Amino acid sequence: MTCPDLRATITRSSRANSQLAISVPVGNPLERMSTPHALLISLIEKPSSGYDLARRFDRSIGYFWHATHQQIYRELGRMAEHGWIAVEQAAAAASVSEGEEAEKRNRKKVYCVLEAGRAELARWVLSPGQGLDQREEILVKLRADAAIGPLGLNEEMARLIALHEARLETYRNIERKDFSTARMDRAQRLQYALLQRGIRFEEDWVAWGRELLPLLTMPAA
Amino acid sequence: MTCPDLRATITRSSRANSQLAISVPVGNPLERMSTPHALLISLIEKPSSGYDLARRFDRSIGYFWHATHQQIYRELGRMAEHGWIAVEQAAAAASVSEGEEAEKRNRKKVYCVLEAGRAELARWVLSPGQGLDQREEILVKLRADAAIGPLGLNEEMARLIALHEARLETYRNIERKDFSTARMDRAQRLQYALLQRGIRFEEDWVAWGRELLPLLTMPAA
DNA sequence: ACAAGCATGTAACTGGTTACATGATTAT
DNA sequence: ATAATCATGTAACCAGTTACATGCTTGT
Repeated sequence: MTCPDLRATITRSSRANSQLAISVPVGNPLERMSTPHALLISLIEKPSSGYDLARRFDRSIGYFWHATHQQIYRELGRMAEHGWIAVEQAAAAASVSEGEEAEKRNRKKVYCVLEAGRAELARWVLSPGQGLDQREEILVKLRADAAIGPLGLNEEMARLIALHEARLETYRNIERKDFSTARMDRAQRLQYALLQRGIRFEEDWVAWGRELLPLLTMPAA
Repeated sequence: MTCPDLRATITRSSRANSQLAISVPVGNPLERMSTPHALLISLIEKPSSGYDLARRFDRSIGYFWHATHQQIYRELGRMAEHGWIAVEQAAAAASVSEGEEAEKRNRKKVYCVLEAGRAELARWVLSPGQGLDQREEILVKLRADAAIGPLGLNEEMARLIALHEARLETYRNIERKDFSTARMDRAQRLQYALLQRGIRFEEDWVAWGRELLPLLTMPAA
């Protein structure tokens, strides 16, 4: 256990409980909101401050589940309320243990996942999720282009292709750096599978976009 | 033009304007909210009531941009306020033109896109959108499984594979029914491209899921 | 007469986004 | 000194979801 010890961790869960008592009524709610759980994972991998978490998040889970720093701070607060995580005010310098000048809140807070948090994560993982949602704006735009004549979507499409190409490059770099080794344990193989999902998706997207592009150029005036 | 004529269409846009006057400040806002535009497309294809629209939506644009009926009613109201669409109270029977009993609001309202609506749609189509967002819950769950040991995700994964297979079947049926013809105009070719995007995505998803499945079964107790 | 489905909505809440604010630390 | 960036938040708003409500029409 790398966590700090946990005196005074079970704080106010009163509000959360009273909410639950009201809002559970109908059967099988099919829960949404994965954001806190995504954060739990990141925090299990490495206990961090909100700021730190936000930065790491962008370059790992953030690739398939984005969250802004405000969302992160809000969720950290809630999770602490639920007793899923514990906070530790990290002293900037390890000294000055009982001086009065330490009174000024030295700001950095390090969050760490508690047993209850792990349990919640494990519970959520096995709960049935939605699948097939997949909101893609460009698809709506293409449909609009089909409905009200050629509007010149080629530029926007080219822009998106470039974005997806860049993303693909990022993924391939991660692959080269982290997954070239022959022997991998289960966790590594799973993470590699996630990466491969991303790679294949982007490859496919780019190929599809390139095929489509000629259809989108406006007839010369 | 299949639309009814449009006396009294430019109604209250005052609230919308005053909001805009406040909320535009910083440069290049990168707009979200495609839902109203998706609805515009559906309404251009066929003027309908809210209820009708909700049903059609589920089986066309809804495949890549979902919206509930409450969302639809709300957006219809807003779009009418903006003068993008016109409402026509459809009389159930075409008779009883000036009887007093027609006073009870015969409920069905048919919405129809106005010029301003088409213009807005065209404007939106060319505005730069986000691209790469792609929130998939199962990917977060897999990452959690990598972090806190084998939790038995195989069942959930199998469920999702089945969902994606069903969706793929749906797409293939549409392909067989609507896109078997040799000669296609531009609109048809575009819509076919959208469908192909869906097909390829689902094919790839299912193949990936099947590959992954063995990694997810828990070691026998 | 009653049920199923048509048709339109209101209210309350949750989650995500944007803008704004503030103070501390580190590098030039 | 001053700028960058670390670090944490508040406030307001917008979009999406869920639950509830109501009245009409059509079929059995």
